[in-house]
Amino acid sequence: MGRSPCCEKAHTNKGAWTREEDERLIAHIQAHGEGCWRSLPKAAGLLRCGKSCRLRWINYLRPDLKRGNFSDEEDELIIKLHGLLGNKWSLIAGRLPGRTDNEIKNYWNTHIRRKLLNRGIDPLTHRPINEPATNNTPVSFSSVMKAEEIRTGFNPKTKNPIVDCSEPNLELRISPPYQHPTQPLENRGSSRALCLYCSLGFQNSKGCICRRSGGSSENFLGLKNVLDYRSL
DNA sequence: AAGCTGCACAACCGCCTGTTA
DNA sequence: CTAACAGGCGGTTGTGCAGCT
Repeated sequence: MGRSPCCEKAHTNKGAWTREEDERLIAHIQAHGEGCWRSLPKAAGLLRCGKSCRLRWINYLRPDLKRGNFSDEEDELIIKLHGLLGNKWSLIAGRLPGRTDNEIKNYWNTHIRRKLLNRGIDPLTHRPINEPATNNTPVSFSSVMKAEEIRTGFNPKTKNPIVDCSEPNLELRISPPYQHPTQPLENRGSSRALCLYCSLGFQNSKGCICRRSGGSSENFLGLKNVLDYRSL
């Protein structure tokens, strides 16, 4: 049994949005809020597919969007997040306020890919292009896990459980948060950990919350919900 | 000036997932 | 439990524009 189409395609406009369509969509969302995209076009008087309205709003019309060039810090953050997450553009976008997954995906494909290639780095693996093929595997946290950690599911030194949030095509494993080497040993087993910015090497970033809140591993990379889900 | 090429980005398509009846 | 549905996501395509020949 096939799925029904998301909307009646025979009577919908396609292609670039007009100013009038934008204004209708904005006015409707301002009046009624987001949600129920399927019925929105009819309610707003638009001859558009609900999906198209959602995309237009999220990627272009939303008032909190930060338009304009990406900063160098944003560039580096995208590169580091891509190294960790792969093509999970929505997760990456979640770490860049005001940027959309579509915008980041386009920016990656047009700018950053070339930037990495110019640096001699493979944009897929984040490894040097001339590195031997045998080592040409995606970056994965599992690569730094010791055999005993993998076998027992616990870090033999800290006795902390190894939290595994890998997904079929993500190859991402999260081990207990990195502890500052200077931190007293007796404190290392606590929940205090580096924030995302420090984890990615932006210790001096204004976004760093380590010093403000003491940090927490609870929402590392914004994956708290994923971890909670996996632990069920 | 005309044609060609490459770039940037908006938009579409098809699939997947979570929710609901 | 299952099917239908709505929303979300990533890959891909289409289009406008600038630069070059």
